[in-house]
Amino acid sequence: MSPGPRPGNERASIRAVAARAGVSVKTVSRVINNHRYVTADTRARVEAAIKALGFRPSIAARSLAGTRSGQVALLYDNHSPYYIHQIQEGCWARAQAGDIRLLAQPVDVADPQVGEKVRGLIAETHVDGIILSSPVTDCPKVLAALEEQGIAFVRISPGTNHALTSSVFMDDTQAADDMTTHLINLGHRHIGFIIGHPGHMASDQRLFGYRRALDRAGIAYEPALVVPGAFDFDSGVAAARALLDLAEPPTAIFASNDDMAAGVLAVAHRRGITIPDDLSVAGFDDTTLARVVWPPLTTIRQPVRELAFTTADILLRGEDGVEHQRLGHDLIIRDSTAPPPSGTKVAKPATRTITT
Amino acid sequence: MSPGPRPGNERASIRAVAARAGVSVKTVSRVINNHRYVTADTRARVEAAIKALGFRPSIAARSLAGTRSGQVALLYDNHSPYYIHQIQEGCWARAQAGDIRLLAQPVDVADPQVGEKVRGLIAETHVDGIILSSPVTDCPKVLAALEEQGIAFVRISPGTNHALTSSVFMDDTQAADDMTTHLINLGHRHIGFIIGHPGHMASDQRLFGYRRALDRAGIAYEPALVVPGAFDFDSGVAAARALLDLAEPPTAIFASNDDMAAGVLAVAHRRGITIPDDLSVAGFDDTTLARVVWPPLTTIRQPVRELAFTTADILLRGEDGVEHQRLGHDLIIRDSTAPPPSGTKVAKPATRTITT
DNA sequence: CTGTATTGTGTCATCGTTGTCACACCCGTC
DNA sequence: GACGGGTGTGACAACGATGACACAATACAG
Repeated sequence: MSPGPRPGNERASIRAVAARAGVSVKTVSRVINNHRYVTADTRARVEAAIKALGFRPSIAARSLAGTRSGQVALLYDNHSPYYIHQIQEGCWARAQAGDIRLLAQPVDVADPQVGEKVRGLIAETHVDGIILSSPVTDCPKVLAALEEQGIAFVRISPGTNHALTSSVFMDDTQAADDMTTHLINLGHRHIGFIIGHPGHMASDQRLFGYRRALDRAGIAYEPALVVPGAFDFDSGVAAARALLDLAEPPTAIFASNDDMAAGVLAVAHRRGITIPDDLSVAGFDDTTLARVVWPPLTTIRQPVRELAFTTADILLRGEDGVEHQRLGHDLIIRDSTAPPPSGTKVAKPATRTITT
Repeated sequence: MSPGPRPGNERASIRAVAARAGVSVKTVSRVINNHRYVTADTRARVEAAIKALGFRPSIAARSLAGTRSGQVALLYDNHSPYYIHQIQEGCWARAQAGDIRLLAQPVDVADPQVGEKVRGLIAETHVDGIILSSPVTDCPKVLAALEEQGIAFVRISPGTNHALTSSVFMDDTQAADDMTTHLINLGHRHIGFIIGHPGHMASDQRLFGYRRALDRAGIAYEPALVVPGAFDFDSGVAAARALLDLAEPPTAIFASNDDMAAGVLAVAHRRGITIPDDLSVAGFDDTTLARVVWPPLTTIRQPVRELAFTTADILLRGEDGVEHQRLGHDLIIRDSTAPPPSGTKVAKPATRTITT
């Protein structure tokens, strides 16, 4: 029943800080925004007051009055929890370092309204910029909405339109080429490939890398050995069944990500096929999953967290001009790949022609 | 070089809507907030204007002027990507249905500053309420900060202080009891147990359920069979090694979550132990992981997504009073459990006493 | 036909910050 | 000793919405 508000329950405003420090609110604003022209003495007094009151500037007031809100959004639509998790972590780390709040926002690129939703997000939240992760990076509706709103955005692993904005990516083609070459070097000539989700540009690039490596080694491309997938475990299972049911099944299967590779392992286990003695299996991404399954997967380490961190960094640095960074990948050799079984029929590369 | 701003680049404000509909801004506000006293005609005109201009009310202005911001935060600190992913999804689904924006915020319960960080979050963002997921649910510093700020919050699977606020949870004790009983029914008498992360209350409850089931079956509790873990794959590996190195190793291992169970599988594979013929392995949670490893895990399906959804629902309904909901779990029997090998020495329950 | 309650709408101050402008001081220079 | 440019600070009006209040129009009871 006390007349005033309960103590400690109030959020301190900039006015309270100003009063306590004996300066104007504008000066407090200058201090918290690191303005140049503030004497050391004033700054110290204001900082003491801020600390004493536990003052934190309201993002809402900031976005309303100022030109920046101190918030950026991360848009994703990816069904691999491990991948999203690392993307979020990388962006978080950079945002936190810059005292910027990150809004992680799932979107559905297949939603016809997705453009409107993104426009709404921008209008509602006043975000200063946006980070796109694959496959939102290549969703025309989203890109159109962002361009129309004139908002800054950067992209993690985009597949197209590299001229549009800054981006950070890895060389999916080269990485898939590396893995395929690894299998070829082990002696495999009959290598199955499981394509990624059709919505992701990386899917095409990985397929291209596979073909490039085969080509360079003079091994014929066999369409029957290349089957569609969707980046999830179940599609890996289906693809593995299709490949292993072939009259002449592959001696190695290269899946476009770890989840699908795990699906291949499951089918192999079920059928009593020993990995890697009877069949080599390779994944892509080096998510935690790759170490968790049996046997641990030979895979491509994609620096997801760093990709996200670097992308966020470009956005937050806010420099003009389009910038592209390529980050390196690593071939991680574990226990799921080995030379093909000795009795395997080897294809005769010279007599076959490459199909386009 | 045109004098005015570029068209389409403007965010429409409530003023623009009001002008177009020929009403005051206050009336527009009434329409978007579903106020009672607006004629159908006025409402229609305003709605048409809103649609035509693509108007979305600014959260910033709302939080500043009004008593609600339309935002809630989800705080988590959990290192299982699958778990977080489902928690996020459940909260998202409910938030989106209520036109509320969700801020997903990782926190570090071990950070001495965590209370300050939460206070800062509330002051900066003006969130209307907060959802806590385990183990943040039981972090004293966070709870103190929330109570002090007088902000509404609800908890997903809290371990303690049930009187404090509303919560949604499952019966971890009963679930662990169910799993242990399943193993006992298969004929196991020598069952290893891997405890969860010490920071999570669920860890204690699962251990308790394990002991209760043993007790009821008249099987002696053997401390050597119970080893610590931390809910991650690597701790599962370490725990499995410890258990399998025992002079009299268990015929079944019940891990407190799927990640650790996967660690057990890896060790078994490495040592040439066949699952489930030589050793039964059980997990907990039924994350995607349980289906992805080999053999697929017998586990407890924890309705994580529903837990999150229901928790968000309680918060957003915003009714007074503390409410607790228990959601059911399921015992999922897959291929990782079977009767013990026939030659196994069976412990003599009657002659042993239960150690506390 | 008057008085009161209900319905529908508008005016204005306000939330907590920042941008713009104004002003005062100090310094060195011509 | 007047002038110009760099420093340091404050007054004030925004930003885009909502809350409190006022008021008009209509409905209904006595």
